[in-house]
Amino acid sequence: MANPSPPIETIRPEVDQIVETIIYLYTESRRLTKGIAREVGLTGPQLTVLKLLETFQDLSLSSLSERIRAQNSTVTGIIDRMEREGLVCRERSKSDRRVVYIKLTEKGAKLAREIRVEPLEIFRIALTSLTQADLKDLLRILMKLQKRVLARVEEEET
Amino acid sequence: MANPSPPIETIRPEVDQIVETIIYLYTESRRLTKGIAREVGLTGPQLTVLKLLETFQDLSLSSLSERIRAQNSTVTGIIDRMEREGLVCRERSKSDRRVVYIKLTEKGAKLAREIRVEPLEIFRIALTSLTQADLKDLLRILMKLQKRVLARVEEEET
DNA sequence: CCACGATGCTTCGTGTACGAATTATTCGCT
DNA sequence: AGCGAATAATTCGTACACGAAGCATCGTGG
Repeated sequence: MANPSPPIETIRPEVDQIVETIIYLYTESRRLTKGIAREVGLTGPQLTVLKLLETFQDLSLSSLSERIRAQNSTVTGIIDRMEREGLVCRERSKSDRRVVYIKLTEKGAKLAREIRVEPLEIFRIALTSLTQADLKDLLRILMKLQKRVLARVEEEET
Repeated sequence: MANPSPPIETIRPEVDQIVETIIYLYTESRRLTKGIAREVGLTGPQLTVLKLLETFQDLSLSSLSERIRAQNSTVTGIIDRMEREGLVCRERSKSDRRVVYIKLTEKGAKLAREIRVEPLEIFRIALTSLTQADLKDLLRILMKLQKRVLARVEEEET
């Protein structure tokens, strides 16, 4: 690995700009998802859940929270509100009565079919407009970055 | 621009993984910031505000919300709680009585000095460990991506 | 078989986060 | 001067989002 760490002052602007850009991309794509959701009377997270349930038929609350990277307590609230709107229903597992499965109701399934756009779709469309080479490079570098961060996180947890 | 858009199915996995990774990097670095903040009895956003005010001495509420990419109403709440804790104070501008400047109190300034780590620091450290070439490539591709998203956003607003 | 730790979900308290409505002030225009 | 649009901040209602505590259920070791 040649020239791994140049003095930090010289690359500070680049680093800051990269951080800025990633934050922009993340927040903007969330904002756009929210906009799509609003058109059908949903919130961002609710749209995400709806589309997930359309794909997987049913999911336990835990696996749902894992997929959307949120705590169980957060997802409980989201499901509460969606249940109130009649979009999903809870169903206790028969094999393990601690587990609750979340399913789409007819109304929920119908709504899910009406929405053509996936969450984060804009992000994905922008990505597919890159060249193959750029895509490969981007993925490679990001994975490298993720590895560094992961290492630091595990170090933290010691 | 050679080979700009290969069929979407072939690159779907790469695209999804890139999205996943960016989301991971964003959420993880926020989580880590939050952890640092907790150690001194602050929340993530409060730490960000504290460090910003340490750098700029004082900022109007609007410019503060612009910098942390949040709505005025959100920042009003954050400042309310920080004021309650005696970390900052509000001061009406004399030239324009609509404007409120936020300043650190003695207590706030002292706390800011005690915290060595910047928000998103881990992110930055990981970035500086990349090679110069990787950094340059990453920035170039991300900027391209941002341009595409921006175009789409402006198109939306028509 | 049964005590006990682990697991799955909910509840509660607090802190963002947003958008719409409100208030106070400023600025442009006539 | 003075009316009306624009701007700065706040208030309000709703929805995440998290962590700690609580409750029910499961699984295992003794």
